[in-house]
Amino acid sequence: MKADVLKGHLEGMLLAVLETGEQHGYAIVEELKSRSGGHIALPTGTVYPALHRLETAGLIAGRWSVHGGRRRRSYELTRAGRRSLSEQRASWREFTSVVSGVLGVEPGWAGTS
Amino acid sequence: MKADVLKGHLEGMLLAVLETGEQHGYAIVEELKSRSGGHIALPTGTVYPALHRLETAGLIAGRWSVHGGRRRRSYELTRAGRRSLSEQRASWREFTSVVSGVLGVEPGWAGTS
DNA sequence: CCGAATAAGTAGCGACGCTATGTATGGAGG
DNA sequence: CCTCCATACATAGCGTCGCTACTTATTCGG
Repeated sequence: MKADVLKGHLEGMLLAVLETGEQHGYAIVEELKSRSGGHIALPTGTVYPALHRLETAGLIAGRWSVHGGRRRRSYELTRAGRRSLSEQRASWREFTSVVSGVLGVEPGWAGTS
Repeated sequence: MKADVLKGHLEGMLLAVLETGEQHGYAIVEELKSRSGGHIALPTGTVYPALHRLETAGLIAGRWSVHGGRRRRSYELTRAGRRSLSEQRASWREFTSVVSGVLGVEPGWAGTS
């Protein structure tokens, strides 16, 4: 998948991954990989700063822990994060519907993939 | 619609608008507005540079003309542009399908909007 | 005559995903 | 034992590109 098509949609996906429960950054990367069938393989240099932004914005809350001698920072959704996620889902639907209309394309979920 | 969600998807839409026939920049802006039900109202400072990029990339070909005393630059798709458009449609389908999967969202055309 | 619509353009900003690199630990294999 | 890979987090700096703001012209309606 081309680089910057993700622009503006990454944070929503991070929130979506965290919706199912607390996870740490490295695990989120793996989870994204598997949920996307390998299509979304993000470098850690993309994900960690994004998580910091989300935390600063108050959409996720992080805490340090140690597992097998390695430190982890685990994040969970805040109430604001949950709200933001549902807003982003709505605007994703609008966005895809509008752009698909202009492109003259039938939805990707339909049959393709 | 939020600003940079368009990132990486604008040029495909411009190509799609030009697919139906030669048009000049200003008209493309109006056409995009109407095709998107007013959701995509681009400032000219976005569109003209984008058209220049597309022309430099050889995806569209422009020529000057004069209508009612005003100069216009009209663009039409090149063969490469047509090819690129169909590629971008394919990758749009893939992109929406993958991201929707991760977000856990049903298609926007379905019921919403 | 003046302002809106038509028509095209550029300069500069900011957001953000990327590459590249650095740090550190644990476990597996030779 | 030592090296390499997986795990785990982080930051610096780049490049792209849509945006704001502004400029230049012409035509037309009031």
